Amino acid sequence: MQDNFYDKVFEVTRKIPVGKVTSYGAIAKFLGSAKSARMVGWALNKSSLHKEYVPAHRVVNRKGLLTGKNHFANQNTMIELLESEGIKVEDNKVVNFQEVFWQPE
DNA sequence: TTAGTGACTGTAG
DNA sequence: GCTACAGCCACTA
Repeated sequence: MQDNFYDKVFEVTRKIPVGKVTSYGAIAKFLGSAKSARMVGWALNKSSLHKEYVPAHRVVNRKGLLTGKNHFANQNTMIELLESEGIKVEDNKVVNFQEVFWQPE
């Protein structure tokens, strides 16, 4: 297990400001595009096993769709967390996605 | 080892 | 705008 990749994904995810979201591809690209966006999603899937809390709900696909909500214990939790942070969610997707989009730097 | 799968994305029609 | 296909790499059985 190479925690290096996962650790980076978790680190970037934790750096996402409140009220902002990002995409799997953005993270993958930030890590050097050495890995595919699917690996980012896979890493986040393992985020529950991570020792520290990872706001995986702030990571969505490029369309702003909450594709990962199905992997949460309660699918409604992801929406509530986003809305509590000021992100509008409608029909399992982020409203004004481009405005709240945040890219790692 | 090989094959199947996945929280994705870009390109083509 | 949407649908379909291919590429992507790590993990599990």
